[in-house]
Amino acid sequence: MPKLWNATVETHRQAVREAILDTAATLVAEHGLSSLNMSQVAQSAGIGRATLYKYFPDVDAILAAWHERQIHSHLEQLAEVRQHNDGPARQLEAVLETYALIAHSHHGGAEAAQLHRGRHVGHARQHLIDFLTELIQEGAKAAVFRSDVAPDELAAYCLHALEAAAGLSSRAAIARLVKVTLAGLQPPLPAGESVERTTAGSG
Amino acid sequence: MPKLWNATVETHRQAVREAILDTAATLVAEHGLSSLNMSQVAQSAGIGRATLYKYFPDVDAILAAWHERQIHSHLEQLAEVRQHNDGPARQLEAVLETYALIAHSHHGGAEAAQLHRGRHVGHARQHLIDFLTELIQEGAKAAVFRSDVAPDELAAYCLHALEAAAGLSSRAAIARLVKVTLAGLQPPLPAGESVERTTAGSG
DNA sequence: TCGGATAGGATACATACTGTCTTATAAAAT
DNA sequence: ATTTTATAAGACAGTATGTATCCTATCCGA
Repeated sequence: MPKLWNATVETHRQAVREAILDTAATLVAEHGLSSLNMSQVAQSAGIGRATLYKYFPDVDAILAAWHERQIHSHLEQLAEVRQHNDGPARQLEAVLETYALIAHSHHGGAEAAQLHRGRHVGHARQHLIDFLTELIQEGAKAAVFRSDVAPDELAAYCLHALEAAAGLSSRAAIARLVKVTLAGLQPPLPAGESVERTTAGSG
Repeated sequence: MPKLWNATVETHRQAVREAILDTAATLVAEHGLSSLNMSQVAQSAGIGRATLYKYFPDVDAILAAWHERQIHSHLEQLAEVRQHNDGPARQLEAVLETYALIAHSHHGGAEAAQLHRGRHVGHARQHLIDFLTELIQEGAKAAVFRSDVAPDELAAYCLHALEAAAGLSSRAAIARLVKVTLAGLQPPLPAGESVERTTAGSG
């Protein structure tokens, strides 16, 4: 797939690299994660096996690079979504919903992402956590989120909870998941103001 | 490791099977998931490679069986914990805390569990979901949990959220995670009764 | 336009894991 | 005692790995 000699050497190498990642992702989506091998990637990418070894030392490295690229792309999406909303509450809601949709749509590719968390302890995933942590901290300062739990713990909670989106089928179900997850971030009632509402009984 | 001819053939085969699973789990914990292979398992278990193939067709099957055994064991723990508590609210809290502790302690072996979710779509995991679903449904009927979201969706949410426990370090952090997760299950305030409490500000 | 540097393809090689099969031995079941 | 069953050990072909060599094609600077 990568045209020979795109222009300069550098851009060419980059193009080949990208093509390799795309190919690997496709193969994983088609034949599963465990059956991915260097020979197959090389053949599908239309390059020699030896050449492939000049780009990546092994399958793990390919998957790691692919995962890194994915996370980076998602981070950009999330950052943009954040910009388009005002206030920590709305921002977080929009960001979480977007993340849930991503988790849902990539539930095929998530297979690899899962793996990665196990292998490399996701140094890439940390960026996501950091991004959410900062957002939640803002909200905690503004008292729209709870402050009795550290922001980074809440961020990890969100990320994990929203991965349940991979197993959901409808868009509405994802919205509900986001709502429930957000409920976990609400400041707790200050003990004494317990839940006793006879005004509107629900189901 | 499995003593030759424990007594009857059946018990012997069972003992060997268990030994294989134990060996595999140990190897995964030591050398990682991807490097696990039939030859290694056979050698470490002290049985012939051909013999191993008479118990399991491939590495995946071993991991699947191991995972199944794990889940089964966890379910027993959770069921027992539930019995020792009264009322949906306390029961769920105890169950979730136990699950979080399990997720935390098995965060090494979780590597394999993760994999499995990808491979077999965890038919074993469904048992866990079912168990939680039923418990949550009880609570929803009693109006201690929200009923605007289906119990099975809430169950999936809980399971995913609590897996964040694997990345936590302290027992206290796990308790906080459980608290936050449970907060997501609370019945929503019936719109209008929004959060405005000047009584006790939380710094 | 020529030549060094770099990218690539093809191939060979030793190693390792796979899945199946065969042979021979020892214990269990009847 | 005889048959069934479980096992170890080894052979086998097929395949993936990681490395190395050889040769060609393109780019870039002189």
